[in-house]
Amino acid sequence: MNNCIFAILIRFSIKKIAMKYNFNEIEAKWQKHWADNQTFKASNNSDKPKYYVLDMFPYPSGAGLHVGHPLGYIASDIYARYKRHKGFNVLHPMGYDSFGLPAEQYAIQTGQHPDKTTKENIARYREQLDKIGFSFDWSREVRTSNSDYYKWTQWIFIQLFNSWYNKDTDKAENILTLINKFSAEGNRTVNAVSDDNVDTFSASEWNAYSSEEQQKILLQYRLTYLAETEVNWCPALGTVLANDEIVNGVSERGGHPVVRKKMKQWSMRISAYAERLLQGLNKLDWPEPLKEIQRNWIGKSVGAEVQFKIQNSEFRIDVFTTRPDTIFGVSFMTLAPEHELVSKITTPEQKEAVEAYVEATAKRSERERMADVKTISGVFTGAYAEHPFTKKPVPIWIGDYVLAGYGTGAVMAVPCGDQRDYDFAKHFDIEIPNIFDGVDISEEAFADKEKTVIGNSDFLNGLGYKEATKKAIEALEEIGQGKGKTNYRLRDAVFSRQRYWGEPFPVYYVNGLPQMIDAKHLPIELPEVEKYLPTETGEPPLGNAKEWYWLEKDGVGNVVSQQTFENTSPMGRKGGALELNTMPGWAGSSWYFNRYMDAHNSEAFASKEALNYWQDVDLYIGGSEHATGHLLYARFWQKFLFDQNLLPVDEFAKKLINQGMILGTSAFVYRLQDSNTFISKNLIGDKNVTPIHTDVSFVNASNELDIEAFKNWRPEFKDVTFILENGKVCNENTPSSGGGKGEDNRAFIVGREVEKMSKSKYNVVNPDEICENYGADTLRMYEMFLGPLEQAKPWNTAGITGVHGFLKKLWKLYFNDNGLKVTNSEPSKESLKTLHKTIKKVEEDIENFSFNTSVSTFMICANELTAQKCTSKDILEPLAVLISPYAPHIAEELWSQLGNSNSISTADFPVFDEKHLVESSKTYPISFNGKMRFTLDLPMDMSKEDIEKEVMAHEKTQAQLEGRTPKKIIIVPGKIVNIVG
RNA sequence: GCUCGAGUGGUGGAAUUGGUAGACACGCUGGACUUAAAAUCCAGUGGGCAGUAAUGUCCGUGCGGGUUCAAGUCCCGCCUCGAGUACCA
Repeated sequence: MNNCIFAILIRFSIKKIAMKYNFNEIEAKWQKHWADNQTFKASNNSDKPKYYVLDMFPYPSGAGLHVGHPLGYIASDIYARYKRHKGFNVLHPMGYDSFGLPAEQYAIQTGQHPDKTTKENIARYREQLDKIGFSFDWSREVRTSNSDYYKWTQWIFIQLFNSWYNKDTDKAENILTLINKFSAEGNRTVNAVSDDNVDTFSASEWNAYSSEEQQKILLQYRLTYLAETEVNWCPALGTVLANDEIVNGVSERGGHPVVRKKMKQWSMRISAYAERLLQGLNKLDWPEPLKEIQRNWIGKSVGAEVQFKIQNSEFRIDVFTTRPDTIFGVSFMTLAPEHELVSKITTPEQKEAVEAYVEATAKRSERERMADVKTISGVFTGAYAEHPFTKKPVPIWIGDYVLAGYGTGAVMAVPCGDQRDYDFAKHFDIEIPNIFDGVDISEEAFADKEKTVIGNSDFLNGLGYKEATKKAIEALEEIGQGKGKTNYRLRDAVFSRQRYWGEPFPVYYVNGLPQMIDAKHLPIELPEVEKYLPTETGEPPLGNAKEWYWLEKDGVGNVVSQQTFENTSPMGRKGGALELNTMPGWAGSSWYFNRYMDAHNSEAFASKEALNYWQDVDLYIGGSEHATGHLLYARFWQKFLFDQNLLPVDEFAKKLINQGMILGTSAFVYRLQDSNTFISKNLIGDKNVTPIHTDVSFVNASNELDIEAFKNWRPEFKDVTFILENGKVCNENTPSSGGGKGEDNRAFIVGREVEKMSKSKYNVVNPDEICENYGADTLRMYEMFLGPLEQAKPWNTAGITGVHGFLKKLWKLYFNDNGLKVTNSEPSKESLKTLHKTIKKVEEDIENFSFNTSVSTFMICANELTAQKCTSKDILEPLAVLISPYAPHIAEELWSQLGNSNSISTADFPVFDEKHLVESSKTYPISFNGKMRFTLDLPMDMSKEDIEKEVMAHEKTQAQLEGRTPKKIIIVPGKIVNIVG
């Protein structure tokens, strides 16, 4: 356009622009104002009641924020702002879970330090977050990769190392109390959670042990311990993974294969807390499905441990069973192929077959074993156990349906009562004795506990499941071959990662034994390395560090090179090689919510005062994918720190809400088999095509592809041919022009599919563009308008104009072309009614986290006030407050234009007054046989009798009845009239 | 297989303790303004049948039953989809 005309146009409309809803200007202005004035800074000293609203902090990935991330943040922000209006001192912080694999993978590829890329990513995240207008208290920001933060992660690790779990007091205690017990009484009387095979010793034996021997024993009790364990090793990532980081036998990140491997690793004795983690769920206001996932993960089962003697052998087999009542139904036993007794008890005749089977099983990956559940396989060991009661021989088999990792890795097989045992017995033609009265087991096992009546079982005959179980356990205890036992599926969590970008352990080694560095020397900072890959000898990346030795002398501690360490005189020298592993991703996220309470404390992870004031999270919003990871580990650490009297509460989040995932709507173009030709979607028919993802930004709302943009996207698409919707061919000679309908449709149509939003699927939509085009307030309201918070939904901008239009309409309630049109006039009854029903509904909605319905309520309110031509300040000012949690920028602007100088966030929430909603009349629906036929306005206080008279006298009633006499007339005053007949 | 959750117009979704199904919005259709477009505003919009029309009437919340004066909502039995979990002894 000509510059001159443009200038004239600008001048001409300058006045109008001033009164227009200029969201970009308004939003930038208030975002700056909030930041400059630290409007949302929370104080740790306040007379107001506290309220802590927390979001799951993000991992700052290189892709930036997409529209799915802010969904939960917007909801929590609305709630936080609402609570401020309601007079609470609100803590609403944000930070970054900034250690993690992607930054490191990127570092490996590019050589850039993960710290650098992480900081860049955080800067981008912050910029994007700021544009959405969140009321975060940024003065409390935490980053798990900052040493002033991970200093305290290391500190907590040391506390765990220095603790053991006392089952008598049912809490974690300092390791010193255990040492005292050992030196006074040995370990026989100690009731602790420990490794499985701890040898017993007396006090004098303990006292005679060398320091090293004592250290080794203590490691079997510590809440974090170093042990040779079978771990999930992921060769592609070069690290071990925790159980929750593996999905369907492959790594959660990247989908790489995982194999079992024995390695010396740090582990967390989370199993000590299994029962408390389970019981704690009952008092939490968390989504039931999420609690159910945690319950399954903890996997409590009550039963008994039974010992079976092996004939002609010194060994015995311990099994765990939930059905000790069926013990007389045992006709064989099965060991996991990995069971340590397998090689010891196999008879020479069976040796070959057993070894072949064990080897074959070991070769199969976890994934194959899981995928192939149907096939029954196993081998007889040749050995026999002895039934504890009947003393009959029980053949011992091995089979891969028994898992080494659960229970004792061995089962007493009761084929009549367990389908897997039944199938195994049928397959190998093993006897299936029936020990149930009145049950046919010729086709399948009978596993119904409730209907069980035991028979054919000596002293258990005639008993039900409960009584028989009790009696069986008593009998086993009497003969010393078993006891009642509760088993948990929850395993101790591996805590070492063979990676660079994580918290270093505050640990060095002397003679292979781990030593904690004194807390006063923390943090132990990550060393610089030249390469982020494992060393040539297969050590983790920290093995590349030139200086990675701990040296302590004369009270001064330093990280030095091996050379410096060795050149230092051993006199009074402490230290040694530092731990080469780093901590896993969940270390930093297991306690960050406590750090926010006092984020800059250098004396403690948070002060007692701050912890006692804020206590716990009142509302936590985040995804359900963290059910078995973060949310379980964080509860574990919370309980541990609580046991240490370091925290006032043993659950960190009272209420939790899972926001549903926003899915992407991927776009596909279809390439004809073995060609360089793409065909428009509706022409595919039965042709053989390959769908290829295309970037959603090349596709419009009508699913038409921007062919030029697609061609320029990647070199291999430069010269491709398109067959358009009208069947015509489009290549470089005959370019397309798009558009048209029906036969004349010159567009190229893509296919759509809803998938997870991800960079690799080219379906990511960033919030920036929406903020730019419609404003943050529109984005906030639109994301809420999409549907219920907990529900997953595909992203689709189709309706965004509706929300944006609403905000313009709202603006017009306050402004016309000449400026502010709000007056001090007395509000009309209708307007008061509109306002107060809006207050009521919005308040209820926020309390119920039903944000989508509030948005509709605001739309109705604006529609009604517009129709009423309302200009009264008494209505419009409270309305601005009402909407400010949802659309804070426009609300601040309106508030300030109305003459207020403080921030709207300090305003009180409007108070609902019932009196404005009281109606003198009610529009009654008049139904006949339950079908509404017409409505009738009648006074609210009219009696049933009078209503009946009025309704019966109505001409439409007579028309409906056509002369019949009603059998019955139902009248619910204030609700409905129903005439039956 | 098991455990949860959900099925409502062309679309996203509303609907209090059972009480006017489809609020609100998108889309679509028609109209106003405009040289035109955008923006804005107004009207209509679940389906069928009858009527020029006002209107009337029947059918409608996954399917089949049931309870009730009245069912999207409660009960029983199925179907479909989604999520989680998967040899846990």
